[in-house]
Amino acid sequence: MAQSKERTPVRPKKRFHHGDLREALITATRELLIEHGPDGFSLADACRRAGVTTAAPYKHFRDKQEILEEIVLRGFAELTAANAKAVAEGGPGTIRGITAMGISYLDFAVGQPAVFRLMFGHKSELKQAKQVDESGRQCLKHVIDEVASYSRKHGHSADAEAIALRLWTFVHGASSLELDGDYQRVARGLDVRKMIADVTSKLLLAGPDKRAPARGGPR
Amino acid sequence: MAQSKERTPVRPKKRFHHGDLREALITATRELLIEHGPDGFSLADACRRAGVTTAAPYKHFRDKQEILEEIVLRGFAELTAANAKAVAEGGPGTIRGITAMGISYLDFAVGQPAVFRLMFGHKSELKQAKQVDESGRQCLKHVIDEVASYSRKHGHSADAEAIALRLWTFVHGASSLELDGDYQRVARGLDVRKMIADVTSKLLLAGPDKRAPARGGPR
DNA sequence: GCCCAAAAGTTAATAGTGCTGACATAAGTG
DNA sequence: CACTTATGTCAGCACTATTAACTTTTGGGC
Repeated sequence: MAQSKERTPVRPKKRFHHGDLREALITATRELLIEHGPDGFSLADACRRAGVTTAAPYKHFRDKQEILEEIVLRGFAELTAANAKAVAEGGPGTIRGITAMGISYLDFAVGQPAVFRLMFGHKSELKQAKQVDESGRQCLKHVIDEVASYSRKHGHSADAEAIALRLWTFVHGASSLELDGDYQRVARGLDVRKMIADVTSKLLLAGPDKRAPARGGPR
Repeated sequence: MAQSKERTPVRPKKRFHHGDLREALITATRELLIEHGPDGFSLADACRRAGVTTAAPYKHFRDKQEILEEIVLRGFAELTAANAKAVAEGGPGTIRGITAMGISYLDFAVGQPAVFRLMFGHKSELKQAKQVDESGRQCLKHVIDEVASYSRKHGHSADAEAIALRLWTFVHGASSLELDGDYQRVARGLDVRKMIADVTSKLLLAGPDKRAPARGGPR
């Protein structure tokens, strides 16, 4: 949109009309999420950080949840972009590229644990469920496309979607366990990135089920 | 109708010394977690349900967190027991048994989402970290033992712990995504149990790394 | 410029939360 | 019985989310 920031100094001083409170609140909330986790966060804190009273946010958001949803949406966009970049650098349609994408997923989760948890957490109170769903779908689509690309290149007519779902599942599990510190308390020396690389290869190379016992439900 | 003046209904009546408030609070909290998720729960609600004032819990727990930790501990015990039962029924040291264990894990997660999230969620504010750690370790130990048993039986000297970690990771990922409804928004018809069974076989049969591919160091 | 409506803040108030300290009462023991 | 201890209540504090009513900026039309 149009930007209208002409005479703004370095930081908006006491201007009584904070210029862009919406953005300020979002970034403040994000910072607090990083600092105190998804629970230790309070809207009032974000207000203080942005230099406004606790009633101010309600001119920009319906309620607290709506701020979080905005952050979730941006999180999905960011994750999708990071994945795309990783696969582009690692080599599209290659094991390396797909592995890089998985590790990018992990890095995002570890880098922004609170946002990651919000993105995949409690969706019971969503008001923009549709947008969030679409973001998530978009995010997974890249994985599927890459796997399909790889499969096509290597001849075996694997069900790309099924394999992509397995990869996603594994990488998501690894990210969750790593970010929650669960590996550290049961397997201290684990190299998660290597594990992701190994299993990605294995799941891709294994291809479709060689010994699939009577696949019941056709999609 | 012939209940004399002591018309005690289901609950021990107003005895001013609630007999076993500790347990009552734990079960009330658990119910609320199931009903409203890990966030929509409030200690005051649990008090109301147990029929006491909001100050009463502090005679039994240091703070809110301590109740939740108790629930986490019991959750781990329950999960471990369920896994043990599943593997015993499915056949110890067999693919079937190990698969059954994974599905049992999933069932627990789906059956008690809020408890599951607490168990593997934010551990930043733990006061009994040691006990919780030990519970988690115990829980994973069974998986490792089973995999080791399977490996021994089938001759290949695989690193049981590494394989067990992979299985755990995958099953945990599947459980998380299923319980958070993430599969439903990107892969509606997915049969998660079948996927777990397939991948469990694959990861077990593949054995140790035959080749260490593409570890080119993703930095 | 002036006027006015809308946008974007503020103050003040409500209801609900976790938690604490001071008190009250039940239960168990000498 | 008296006395101690466990286990409740009550009143109150600090904090949150949210709303209602008011005030200040802002920007557009005259």
